[in-house]
Amino acid sequence: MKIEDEIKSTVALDLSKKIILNIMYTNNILSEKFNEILKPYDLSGEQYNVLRILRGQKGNPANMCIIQERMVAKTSNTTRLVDKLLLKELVTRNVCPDNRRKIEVLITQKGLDILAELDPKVTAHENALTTNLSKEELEQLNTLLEKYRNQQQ
Amino acid sequence: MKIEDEIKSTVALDLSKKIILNIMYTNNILSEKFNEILKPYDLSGEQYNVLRILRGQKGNPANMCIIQERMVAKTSNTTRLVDKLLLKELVTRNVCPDNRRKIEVLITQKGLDILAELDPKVTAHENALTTNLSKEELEQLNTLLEKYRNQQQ
DNA sequence: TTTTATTGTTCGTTCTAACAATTTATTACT
DNA sequence: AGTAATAAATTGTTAGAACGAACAATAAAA
Repeated sequence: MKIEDEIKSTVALDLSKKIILNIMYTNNILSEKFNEILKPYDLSGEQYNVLRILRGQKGNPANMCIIQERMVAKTSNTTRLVDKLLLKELVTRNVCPDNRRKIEVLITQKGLDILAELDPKVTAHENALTTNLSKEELEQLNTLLEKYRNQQQ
Repeated sequence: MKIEDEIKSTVALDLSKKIILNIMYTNNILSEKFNEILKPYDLSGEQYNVLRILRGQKGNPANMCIIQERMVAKTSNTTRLVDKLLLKELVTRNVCPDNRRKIEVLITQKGLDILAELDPKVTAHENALTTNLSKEELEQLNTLLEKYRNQQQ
C-alpha cells in the first residue's frame, strides 16, 4: 500500500515529505513485528540489541561507552538497559580493574542461548521482508538510504 | 557514512539485516532532528503529527478514531495526546451531538498559527535532506520502501 | 422492549525514553 | 603534590509508550 493510503492522507504530498513518512512508517512496522517476536522472551528491542552487541564482542567485555556507540538508538540509557539484562541473568557486570570508572559487561551462556533461540526467527522475518526485491534492488535501497541520511543538515 | 560504520559493527552484515538497521538508524536521525525543531514549541513529534492531521481536516472535526488511523505510529494513546494539546489550547474537544460516543476535535487558531510558524522550518529540513538525490532517486527510494514494506509477513 | 454485542473513548498501571544533574575515577597542569 | 578538567557511569525526574480494563453510548437481535 502507498504511504498516502496508509495514513489516509487527504492532501497530495510532495516527494520529500513522502520519503520521511515512508521511512517512519516502515520503521514502525519493523519495530512492531520485532517486538512481537521478542515478547515471549520478555526482551525489548533495545535489550535485544545490547545482547547482540555483546555477542559480537566474542568474549571480550564491553563497557558502557562501547555499547552506547554501537546502539542504533544513541539516546538510550545504557545503564538501565544493562540493569534489566542483569536481573534476568543474561549479562554480568564488573568494575574494570585497569580503570575503575569503566564497567565490563559480558553476555552469559543464558544470554547466548536466548539469542541462539531467537536467531532463526529473526532471520526468517528479515528474509521474508526481502523476498519480492531483487539483490540489485536491495543494494539500491541501502545505497539510497545512506545517501539520503548523509546530507548536510 | 555506511551503516556498519555508524554502529561500528564488528561482523559483516548480510543485506537483509543491513536494510533493517539502515531504516531504523535513518528513522532515529530523522526523529532527533524533528524533535530539535519542535522543542522550542514544546511539542512532541506525535503532538505535531496530530495537529497536522487536524489541519488537514480543513475545518471538519475529527474524532479519535480518525486521528488514530491517520497517525504514523498506530499505537499511540490518542486521548492523552489530545489532552496535552487541549492544555496548550491548540485544539478544542467536544462531544459529538449526533453520536455521543464520539468526540469532535478541532484545531484552534493558536494551533494553526504554530503550524504556520513551523511550516517553513520543517520544509527546509525536509528539503535539505534531499539535495543530493535526484528526483528519480527520490522516487526510487519511495517505491523501494513501499515494495519492501508490503511483503507478505 | 429487554438483552446482547459492538463501538468510541478514557483511565490505570507499568515500563521505557529523554534529559539533566551528580558521583566517582582518572588525567592534565602548574 | 594539589587542584582543575575530563571521562565514565549512575541516578533523579518528567513525559511518553504500551497494553488492558473499564465505561458509556449505540446498534443489532431476540
